[in-house]
Parts: sequence; C-alpha cells; structure tokens
Amino acid sequence: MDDGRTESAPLTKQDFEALARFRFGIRRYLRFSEEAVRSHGLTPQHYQLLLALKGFPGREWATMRELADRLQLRHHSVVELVDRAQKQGLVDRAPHPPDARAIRVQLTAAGQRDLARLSALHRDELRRMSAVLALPTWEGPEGAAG
Amino acid sequence: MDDGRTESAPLTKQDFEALARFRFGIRRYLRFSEEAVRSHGLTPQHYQLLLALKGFPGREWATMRELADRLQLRHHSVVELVDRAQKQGLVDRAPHPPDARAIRVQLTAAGQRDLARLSALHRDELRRMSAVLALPTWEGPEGAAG
DNA sequence: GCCGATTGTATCGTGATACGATATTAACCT
DNA sequence: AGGTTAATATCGTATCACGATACAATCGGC
Repeated sequence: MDDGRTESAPLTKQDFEALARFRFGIRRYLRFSEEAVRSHGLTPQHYQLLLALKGFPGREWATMRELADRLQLRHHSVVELVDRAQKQGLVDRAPHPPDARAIRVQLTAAGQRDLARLSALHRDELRRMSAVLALPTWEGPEGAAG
Repeated sequence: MDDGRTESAPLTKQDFEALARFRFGIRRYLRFSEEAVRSHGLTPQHYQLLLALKGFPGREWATMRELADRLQLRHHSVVELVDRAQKQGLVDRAPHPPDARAIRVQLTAAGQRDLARLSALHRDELRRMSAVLALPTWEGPEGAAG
C-alpha cells in the first residue's frame, strides 16, 4: 500500500479547491451536455460518438478501433454503441478499402444535422463556462503568472 | 448586440476537432482518475465526494444539499453516496449547530489520507494533460483572443 | 403553538450501459 | 500455413443515478 512516492509538495487548501472547482466544472459541463443532448432525442454516448467522428483529426470517419481509443472504451463496447446509433440513423457503416477487416463508421445526413446543432450549443456553453473549466494554474511559491 | 460570429456561426472542421479534442481530454482524464482511484480501493464517486468536501470554498465540510449542487446529483442520490463512503470509513456525519435539520459531512482521517494521495496524482496528471484539456481557443477569422 | 416548508433518511424498483468472458468470421502479413 | 488483428455476436453482471413515495425532525413565520 505504501508507495511512498512524494515527489511533489503536499497540496494546499488552494490546490484542493482548484481541483474541486475543475471537477465541478466537468460535472456541470457534462450535465449541460446530457440535458441538451437528450432534449434532441440522443444520449450522451451518441453525441460523443458523432463528435468523435466529425472531429477526427484530418477526416470525418473512423474505424471501430480508433473509436475505442477516442472514446476510451473497449472496442467491444463501441460495437454496441455504433449498433444503437445506427439503429437511430445517426451513423453508417462503410467499407474500408485499404483493409477489408476494418470498416468506416461515418455520419449520416441526420447525424450531421443533429451534431451541428448540438455542437453549436456546446461551443457556446464552453465559452460561458470558461471560468470553471479552465485548467488550474497551480501557482507555486515562485510567483504569479498573471 | 449580436456580434454574429460568437453565437450562430456554423462550426468549422477546426471547431469540431477542437470540441472533440476537449471531450477526448475529459474522457482520458476521467479514465485516468478511475484507474488511479480504483487502485486505491475507492470508486470515482467516492473520490469526487472527498474532493468536494476538502475543496469546498472556505471550509472542509458541506451539507447534503450543498453536495448535491457540487456533485450535480439529486440530494437523494447524495445520501446513498455518503452512506457508501461512510461505510468505508472515508467520511463522517457531524451535527450542524446553526440548523439541526442539516448535517455536516466531513472527512475522516482515512479519507484525508486517501484524498491527499489521489489528489497529488490528479494534479500531476492534469499538468501532463494540459494540452488536451485546455479549453478550445475558438480562433475566428478575425482573430480574437478569449 | 400551529402549519407549511426545508433537510435528511429510507426503500424499492428501473433503466442505462460498460464490461468480462467467450466464440466466430474474415482478412491481414510474413 | 499460421499467428495476429478487426469486427461481430451473446450472455450475464455490476454499478449507479434516478423517480416515486413516505416519514421524521426541524425551522420559520405568524
């Protein structure tokens, strides 16, 4: 149990408050997201899936494995998620020529539309919540950063 | 006034990538948190509870209602959470003199210890993940700093 | 001191969903 | 051909927040 790894200084009350504030920010953001998303008939997971596709670096589709990484899920759970989303007409499976084992999960027109609306809401909310969601600054004894 | 680009401009591919990257960051952070926390025998919810207490602005305890707000849960669900945490010896119930209906949920010595260790890990990880967890900058065509 | 509102507690069931375990199929690569 | 990887399929399990509902204690106003 005792790993005795104390390379950093013990946290101050300020540090705890900063950590808590950040976590609170995340909770509030996810909470907002959930309500926004559900009011559009989607689940948070669906939205995350759509966003991971449209927001994939450089392209707008991904394979199951890539999704598992981006969503931090077992690839096995991703299949279930994609199944559900496909049943709702949000995403699509397409062949992946360079490797026939893999497939491309991509957005349908409906998925695009829902995602665009929801993402706009999310962007606005992120702007609004910048105070709570900003990373802690960890001001040390050295001096202030601004 | 409606300055246009803030609220209704359609999102660019860059915007989607920024949103997705941020969400990815959150997922990774929570994933890290979960593993770190579980390896110490706690659940993510327990850690959040402890952190909300120790990180409560100005003090180190909170009432059920306050916790419901900070954790974004129904006050009713907080009771269950506190029960579980108390059963594990992490938190404690103490009377709240100014209002006998309310109670003070506070950390036990064990809770303090676990929280201190875990929070240090979290702080380090936050530092490491600053690139993914930083808020999107939303650079518009006119180039404005938030 | 009564009454409505608030705070916490208790219980039961429900829904959502990620996961582990396990197996199968197909395609890849050497 | 053989070993590996990607996707799929099933089944069961665990977690957990929640709604609904009720009750007890306390507070505050009058």
